[in-house]
Amino acid sequence: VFSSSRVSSFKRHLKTHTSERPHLCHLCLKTFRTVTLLRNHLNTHTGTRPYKCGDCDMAFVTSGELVRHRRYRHTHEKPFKCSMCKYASVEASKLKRHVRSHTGERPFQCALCSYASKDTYKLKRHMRTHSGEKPYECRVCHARFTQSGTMKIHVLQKHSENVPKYECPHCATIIARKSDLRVHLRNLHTYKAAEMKCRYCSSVFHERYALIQHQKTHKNEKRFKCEHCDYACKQERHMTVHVRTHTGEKPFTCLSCNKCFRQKQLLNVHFKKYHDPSFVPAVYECPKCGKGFSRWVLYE
DNA sequence: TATAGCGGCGCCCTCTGCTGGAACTCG
DNA sequence: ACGAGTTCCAGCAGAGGGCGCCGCTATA
Repeated sequence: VFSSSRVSSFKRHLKTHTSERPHLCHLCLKTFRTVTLLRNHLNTHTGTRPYKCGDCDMAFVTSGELVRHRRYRHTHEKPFKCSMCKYASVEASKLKRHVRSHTGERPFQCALCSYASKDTYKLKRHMRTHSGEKPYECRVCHARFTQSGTMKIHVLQKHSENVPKYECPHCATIIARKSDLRVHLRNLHTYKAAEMKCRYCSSVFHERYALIQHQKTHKNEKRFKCEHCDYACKQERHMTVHVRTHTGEKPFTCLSCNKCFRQKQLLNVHFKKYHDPSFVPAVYECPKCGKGFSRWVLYE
């Protein structure tokens, strides 16, 4: 519905309802309703940019572009304010796009999967996951990437001299990526309400990093002590074998002669020596008297 | 009639951050 | 040798900035 106090404006408005476009661009055959529109269009062909910015070298085809540019780059005036947060933008379309992050509206539906995006660019970018297109190539190693940002990180991490590093403020661990530092903090330095017990003593912790550091202090302890004698060792599996010397347990049986052993390794040696025809016993010969020994220990 | 001002659509870009598999380390 | 934990890495989506171009209206 158009209304105007002036007849000329009304007549001009009526023209917008006709498909009449009498002004032809002789370079691309596009037609325009008014001379001004044609001239602006011709400027895009010739590169003529009459509207020059007073604060930088940029110049534009239309005055509107110049105003917008100045708002973005120089005045930072943002007339479009979001009613739900502090966001403000130079353009109405940007506010419209921003509001979707509040409403969750996703008007751009992918034709191939359930994904829908809030703006056209994200949908276009998403479509690369279906097409497999990787438009960004690393100049150094020619690896290809779906997004420019991913390539940028790749170049920074793989081909740059001053690779940025992120140091954990709690334990001084150096991590290559900021997001991985976040994962590190989450996994190792987050307070957990549930108690985490030390594997080797009764200490309890609420932070994984503290627990791990504490457990390392047990590293050189012979923390496995035999209940029946003074024997102590660092590894549980050694204690398991030792305890058999007290219980008499011999769980490994030779299938050829039914002889039993405390350790699997002893059974293997026995089988090789007495039941394996290809077995050749090692002989340690004394270089002085020529006497032979079956084991290095005896030779010594 | 020309121009300023504004709005709208589209395109491309950067920065940011999460995710999951690969590679590696360590007990 | 093995498994669990940790870090590396590419993939991918969210959010926002900046510009190109076109159309419309108001006004000088």
